[in-house]
Amino acid sequence: MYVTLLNTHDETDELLNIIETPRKKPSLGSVRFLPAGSNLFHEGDEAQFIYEVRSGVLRLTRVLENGKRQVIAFGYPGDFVGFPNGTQYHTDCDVISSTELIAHRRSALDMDVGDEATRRRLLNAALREISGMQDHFMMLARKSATEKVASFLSVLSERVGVQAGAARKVNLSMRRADIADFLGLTTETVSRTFTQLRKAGIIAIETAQVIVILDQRALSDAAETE
Amino acid sequence: MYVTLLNTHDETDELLNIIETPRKKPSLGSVRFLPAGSNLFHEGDEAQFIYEVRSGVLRLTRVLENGKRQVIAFGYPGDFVGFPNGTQYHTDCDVISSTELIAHRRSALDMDVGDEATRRRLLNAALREISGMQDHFMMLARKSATEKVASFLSVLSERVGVQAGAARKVNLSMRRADIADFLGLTTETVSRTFTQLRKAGIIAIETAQVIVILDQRALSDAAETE
DNA sequence: CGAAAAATTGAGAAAGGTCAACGGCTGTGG
DNA sequence: CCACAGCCGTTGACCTTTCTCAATTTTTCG
Repeated sequence: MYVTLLNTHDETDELLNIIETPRKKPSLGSVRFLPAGSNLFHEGDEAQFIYEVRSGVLRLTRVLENGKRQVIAFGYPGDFVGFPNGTQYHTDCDVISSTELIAHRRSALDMDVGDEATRRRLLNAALREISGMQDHFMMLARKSATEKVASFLSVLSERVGVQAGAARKVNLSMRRADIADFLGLTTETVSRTFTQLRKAGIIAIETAQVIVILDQRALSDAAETE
Repeated sequence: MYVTLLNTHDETDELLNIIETPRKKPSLGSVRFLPAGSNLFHEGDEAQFIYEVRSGVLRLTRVLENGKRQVIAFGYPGDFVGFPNGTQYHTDCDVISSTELIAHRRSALDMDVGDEATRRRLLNAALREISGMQDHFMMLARKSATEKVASFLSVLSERVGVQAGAARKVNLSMRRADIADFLGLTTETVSRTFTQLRKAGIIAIETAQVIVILDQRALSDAAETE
């Protein structure tokens, strides 16, 4: 399994969640709703909150001086976004599809104020993020275009795909350009690779955003060195 | 400034260090010495310690099923290595040049035991690592071979270079293959790029490991989009 | 000193990028 | 309700960069 998009929440989280909720002050930050296309924060903004995604999709990006853009990660339900560097955010964060978020105060992470369970959850999410980013390194540096796209679809299928008979349906939400900037490719190459996987009978393209994975096995084979 | 090799320690660290040392139990983990070529830990090992590099150079690597290797980071003095995912390390860590380390118990990070200052230092190091890895993404995905190598030398020059008249001397310690696996290139391309920078009069190659940076300005120009 | 490993260099091949054209879907305004 | 503008995605032709394979030189180390 490759391409950690962000932190896949694990059982520990669930457990802590259950334990946490019935306790005194839940100290769960406030809930927020944001529409597609809106911005959650910009690089350099004072990092007041760390957000936990409940629904929708977020996109974390950084921009190089020369204008080239890198999508650092996508934030899906269960992910945390907005870990600060010092007191500032170090990416932009935009809403790809309308989202429900829980805003945790940054201080919940680096102070002993607030409840211990939340602090642990945030810390573990940060550590998982480090691990996930390392997987992403392998992808960016050592995989071919086909392997990258297949890995991407494979992970997305597992995380947000819904079963549709023998196949699995995935709503990508984001555009080709976002996928390209995430995988370190061009939109043209992403598009060509989708076509190639379609012609191989591995996927079907229902709409540009909705991909049907016909042969999961073949897809994950293509994700590894082929 | 690009290519964070790992966490560049900032003033806050220094401050905390000073504050911390004279306090009751310093709770500084034990000091360890390891020779070049030795192994500190393997991927999957139980993560008992987080190490703080005092001297020498470490190399963090992961291996893909197909045998391809990715160097995740190099650990130079001031860096922290060994942040766990759950209870395990998620990379191999080898000693490139003999090193002095401080071993902090993992519990110093995720428990409230131990002193607060150490916990904060470790947490901040973890957050800086996330930020630094994001820079590395840009490098792997969006830079040409020349830009990668120039960025790499530029950062190394700042962090571990020593002034030598108008020039700056950098001891790389690691081999071309390590640099290649860090930058997502082949050893041949790294070698060719060194030659190209040498012929341009930007660097001199004293030995394969010792690089003299003759024109820092030209080097950092080459590191950005040229 | 000699063997083995590492680094360099060259020639050819392949992958992906660039530039350009085209098709299709969407939303808006007449 | 239709027409059209504009964005997005797809496809093609060509080009650049980097990889691959191979040969050679240099360094390291026993």
